[in-house]
Amino acid sequence: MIKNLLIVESPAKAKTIEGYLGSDFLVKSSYGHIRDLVKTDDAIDTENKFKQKYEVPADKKAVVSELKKLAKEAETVWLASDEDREGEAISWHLFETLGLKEEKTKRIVFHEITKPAILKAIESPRKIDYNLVHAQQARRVLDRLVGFELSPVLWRKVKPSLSAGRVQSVAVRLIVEREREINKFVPEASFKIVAIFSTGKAKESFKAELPHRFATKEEAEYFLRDCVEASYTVKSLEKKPAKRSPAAPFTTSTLQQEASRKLGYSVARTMQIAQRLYEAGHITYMRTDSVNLSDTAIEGAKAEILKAYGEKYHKKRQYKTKTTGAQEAHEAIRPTYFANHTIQGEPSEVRLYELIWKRAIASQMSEAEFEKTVAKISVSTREEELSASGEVMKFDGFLKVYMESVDDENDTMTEEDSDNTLLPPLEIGQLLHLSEMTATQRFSRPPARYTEASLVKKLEELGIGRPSTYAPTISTIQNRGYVVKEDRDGKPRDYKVLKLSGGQISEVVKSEMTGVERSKLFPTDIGMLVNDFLVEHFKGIVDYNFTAKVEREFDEIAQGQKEWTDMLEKFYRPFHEEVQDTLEHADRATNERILGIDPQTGKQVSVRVGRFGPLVQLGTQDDEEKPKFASLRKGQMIETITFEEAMDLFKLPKKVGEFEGKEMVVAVGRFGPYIRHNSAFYSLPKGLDPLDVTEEQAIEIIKEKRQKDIDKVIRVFEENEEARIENGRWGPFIRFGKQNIKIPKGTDINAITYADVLKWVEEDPKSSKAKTSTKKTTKSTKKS
DNA sequence: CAGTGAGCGAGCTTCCGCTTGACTT
Repeated sequence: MIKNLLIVESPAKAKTIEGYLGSDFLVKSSYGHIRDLVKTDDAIDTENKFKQKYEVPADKKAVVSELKKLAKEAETVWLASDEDREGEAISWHLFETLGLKEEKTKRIVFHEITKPAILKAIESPRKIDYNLVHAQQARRVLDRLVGFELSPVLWRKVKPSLSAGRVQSVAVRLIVEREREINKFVPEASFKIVAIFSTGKAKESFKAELPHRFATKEEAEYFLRDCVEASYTVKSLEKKPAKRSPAAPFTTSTLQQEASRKLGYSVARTMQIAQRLYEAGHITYMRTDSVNLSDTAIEGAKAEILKAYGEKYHKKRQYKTKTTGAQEAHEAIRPTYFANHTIQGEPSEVRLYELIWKRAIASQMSEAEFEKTVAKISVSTREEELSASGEVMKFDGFLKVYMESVDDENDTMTEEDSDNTLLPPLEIGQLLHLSEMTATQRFSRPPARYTEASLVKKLEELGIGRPSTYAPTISTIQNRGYVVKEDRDGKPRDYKVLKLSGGQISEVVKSEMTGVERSKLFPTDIGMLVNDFLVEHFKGIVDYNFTAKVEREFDEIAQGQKEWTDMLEKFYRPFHEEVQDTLEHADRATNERILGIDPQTGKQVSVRVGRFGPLVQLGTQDDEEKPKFASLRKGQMIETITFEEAMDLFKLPKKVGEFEGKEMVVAVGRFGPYIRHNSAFYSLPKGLDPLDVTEEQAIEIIKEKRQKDIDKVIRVFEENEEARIENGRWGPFIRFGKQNIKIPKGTDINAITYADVLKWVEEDPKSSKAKTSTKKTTKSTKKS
């Protein structure tokens, strides 16, 4: 017989709390929500006050039956899920599903997992807040209605298996619109003037810049000409102190951003590592929108700062969450024990922990102090003044442990930062000697493409999505094929540099790379197509302010100022009508573009999205002859492909010549361009255009591949030619016919016998499952 | 691994948020 059963959401939390409470308490976890709407279309009765039909999903059955049994035995059940909308709903679902009685059920909340906080919470229990529950139901029902009514419209009008939703569709829209901004961006060139001066003393040289740029090369050149005979004087000197403050401790979103910038982790990876740190007790909960630190944390950080750095490095700070719609059920992400500067674990865990530790510690440290010096330098022959600035750190403060990064909005710039450098001692009126002056052509840059993390940041700013859904949302839009995360090679671009040196002006043309991208999010043709369709027919749903608008209403429901079913009625009636109307009247969406007429055949050339993706088509269905089709290449898009590029696609597959009496054909497949020869495939090296491949090059590629295949074979077994040891990407492995088998760790490669191979083949898990898995794949290919 | 692109139309797909494993690559 248990006296008290206390239920929280997370098992790690349960374990901690159990230690704080006496033996009268049994602490268990619900593992999040225990019920959800049924998956079928009858989940919500829209004609009857949006009555919901819930079920316990299969993977939650065990938890629920255990909790049910324990609840029956307990004298009192304490529902201690989080204090936000979702947490209140979890308590309500537990109450309903476990069949709890009101008189023996108590609802409590706490904001930090400490003994006093929990004891205090137990002293002041309350009842389930039904206003908050209703707000959650409104949220849940709205999301289901939007998702499950919009998605089928896409199946009918675009392609099966697609999806749309309040959060994901806006995420895609952001990426599509950013791509279009980039596409239409025209870089503007200007000339930037940089001068290097010396004071006359050895080694005392520094850099100065003209604050504005010249629009044309001629203007820049005039300026340099005027400077040939000019003298330069320090006109003014200004020194002013500057301060920099530390950033707030991490939330889910800022952790994802910093881990992406500093460690290069994807948002999913960051969350997986953080989860392990949390479960090991190293950090507080990792899904939070709060920057708040508990009193114990603030004390803990203080103690550590005093011990490690001394009193002048400490400054107590309380942070306020500014994010709209933040629910603040948890603390900021911080180390559980500030005394642990690092931990034992995998390298990725250590690195993420140290990042979290530094950020949290820095947030309780003093400002860094600088002295900034700005010198204005007059040019005797011109009105304009050059400006030189230097910065000296007077006190490092929080920078001793942590420096926040900013998103790299860069494109081509490799300029050194003129700040953070020292100026030599200067005096007003001092004459300077010009060593060199350059006018460098620079180009304005288009808006930056989103990374996973910068997209999360943007979504958070718009109040769209929650800490627990950022990573899954990013995955969803990639899995649906709306967005791809890719690297792109840049293109070289020339720029001019004029240089004044030794009284002479010279001009050189240099080259830089532009448009290089690493791990950026690009929309696909399908992503653009679906977005355009949704924007055209469901403007209200994909509006950037839609979530903010309904969130305000959810808040009103939570405050008891609004009836939740009224809110849903007002939303759903017109929405459902739009859905019906679109199903009935909208055309099938293909984003077709007519590119022109092929002068040779007189047939129409068009691009559109087809059953297997984007394609270019020569001719129409009305023509006598069947139209010709070709798939677009990677990196080509319906929106931007030109007539010439489209026509090139029809030139493949193409014969390139003969080798060993068999013909060689170059073509482009799912995995890029290849050569087919004697029914074998040879991939083309990166950067080689399939249209340019010559017979000699093709033969060379085939020979190279054959040699590589020979080189990678370490051993062929005498007993069976099909059994061999080969060198693979991850070291040696056994190839047995078409099957690849791992070599057990620590095996001496030279000592492997054919009997060993047969034994491992037998043990290989794929051997037994081979039949079922091949069945599955053939089935799925038929489907698609 | 590397073709495809008409229509017939069974039966399937799909949302967001709260939590962890149990799986395979």
